[in-house]
Amino acid sequence: MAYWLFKTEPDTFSIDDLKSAGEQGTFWEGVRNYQARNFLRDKVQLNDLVFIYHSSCKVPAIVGIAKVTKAAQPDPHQFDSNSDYFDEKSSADNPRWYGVTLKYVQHLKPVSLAAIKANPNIVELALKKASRLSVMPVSEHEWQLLTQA
DNA sequence: GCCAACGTTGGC
DNA sequence: GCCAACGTTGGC
Repeated sequence: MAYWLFKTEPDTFSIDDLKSAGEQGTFWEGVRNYQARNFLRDKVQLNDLVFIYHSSCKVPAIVGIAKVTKAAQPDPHQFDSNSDYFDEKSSADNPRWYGVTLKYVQHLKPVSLAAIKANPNIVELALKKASRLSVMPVSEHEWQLLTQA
């Protein structure tokens, strides 16, 4: 079992949208970054827990927790020429982009990016430096710190 | 809306 | 394979 942090823009897809999706969950699509893709495809496993982080909004923050209910599958949008996520270099035989399915678990009292940056006990979290990575690992220790914050 | 950081592309 | 130019992300 591992822990992750996934970013989303709440204007596009928020934790409330994830909650609304209920038990069937939501396919986490549209990741188009190789480092993030590698995590999704190779490392994220069924039942892993995921922090949902809201970015590009008033108060960027970790806002809740989700659970992986299905491991990596090819992102169908990469084959759809009408989609913004279309990738002509990808093929069904050798898909380039993947997503996983997440299910809402709970909201958290938001932990803002400012609070994370100010917390001297949080040193490993990639969010502190790699501000552009949209899927990143979270250590168990820091998961504990952040869930009890 | 600005700008820094950084990933990607493409010429050589 | 290097590196400059360019595009995108995301905090502020």
